[in-house]
Amino acid sequence: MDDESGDVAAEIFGKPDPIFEQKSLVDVDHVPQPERIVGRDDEIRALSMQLRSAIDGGSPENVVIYGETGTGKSLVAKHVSKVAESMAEDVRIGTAYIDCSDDDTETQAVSHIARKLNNEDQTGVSVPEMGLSKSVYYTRLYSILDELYDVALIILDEADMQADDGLLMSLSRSRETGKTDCRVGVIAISNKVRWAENLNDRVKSSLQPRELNFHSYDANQLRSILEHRRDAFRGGVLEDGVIQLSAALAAQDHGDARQAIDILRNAGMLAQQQDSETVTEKHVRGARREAEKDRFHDLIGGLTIQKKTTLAAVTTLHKQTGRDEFPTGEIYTAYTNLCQVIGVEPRTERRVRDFVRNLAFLDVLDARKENQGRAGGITIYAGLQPAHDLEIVHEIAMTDDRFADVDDSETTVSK
DNA sequence: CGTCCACAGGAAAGCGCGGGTG
DNA sequence: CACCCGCGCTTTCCTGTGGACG
Repeated sequence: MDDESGDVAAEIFGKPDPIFEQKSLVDVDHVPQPERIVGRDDEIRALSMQLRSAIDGGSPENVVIYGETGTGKSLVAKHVSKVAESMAEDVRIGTAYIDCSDDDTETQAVSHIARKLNNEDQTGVSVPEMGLSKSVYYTRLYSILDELYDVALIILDEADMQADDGLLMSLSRSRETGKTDCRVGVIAISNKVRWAENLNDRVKSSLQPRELNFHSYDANQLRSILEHRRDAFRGGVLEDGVIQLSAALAAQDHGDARQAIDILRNAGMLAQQQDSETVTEKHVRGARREAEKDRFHDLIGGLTIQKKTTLAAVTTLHKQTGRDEFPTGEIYTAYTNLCQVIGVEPRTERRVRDFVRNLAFLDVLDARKENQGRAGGITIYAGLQPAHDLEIVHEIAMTDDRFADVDDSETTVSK
């Protein structure tokens, strides 16, 4: 049997991929060629206008871009800044892209930006990943800017994930406070419309951002986005209507291009697994669920075990009681029970309240405050956002080795 | 209509980490 | 090398909140 399986493996590796011709075209992180950016001409034009003066050595405007996920915000920002960088002739333009959901504290973000812009051979400045104080990172960043660049474009993706506004404050005021001669332009990207409005007034006055709203893609635009990636597949493999259906399903949900591409890719992989020669509409429908899983995996897969356990507590309560929201007290008992089962030291109730708020901020949970009056006090009721599939979220929340042995029907979670 | 309950969430202090510095 | 420092996470403590109860 052993040698047989060796043959099977060799057989699969040796055969050309029957479905995909150039799979990277439908990879999540694939950055399309400029001519393949579809339906965002207005947005590209608008952003370019704001950054126009940069290539003459003037000050670029600060920009806040907001719009739903998968509407091409990061894509357009990266594209335009890259073009600006290459078009500038007498001006040294540096661009740094950071994802604030990875670097969610000010220090991490500054350190990352400094490292992106640095060239140690030229500056002689070293930027360690951690261990320095915030102010030292800023000092080093400013000397790098002075040394190497006339203009710096700093793209802060998921800018709302930054814990506070310190980073925006410092960057936007760096020139007026004389920290650097480099002209710093900030492009802050957020998928929360409220975030831009809630930016505190101090930040707003020094940032004075131009606001750019990216609207969702409609089904036609999604369709042409997918058409542009048809080459990922071998000729004739996609049945008629597959692209149209993928686009339609994604448009129904959020008008999210990433989701549309995910659906198409997963449909291909599904067809592959089933040894099918073509990708059918049936594969597409099956892929939608997988795409949804991927989305949640990105969203919550990287959370700490504590936050995952909190979420798992909520989903387990959902499954066992059938109700759709729960007071924090109930969530906390469920959480501590779950902690016990998986052998994790439970945090205090105060801390778990923070976890719940955090999950609500990520749009995974809905949270609602209610005053129960004399005997009840104020309580937060939290439940899964109705748009989300309970089974999927539950499954992803429990993706950690420590949950491996947990059988949710047997784990008593409520009193 | 004032009281009062019980939880929300801000403030501050403690702790461990992983670097830098002399 | 020993020592120090700031950060991020957590706990502890405590004030604020607002509708039901009497």
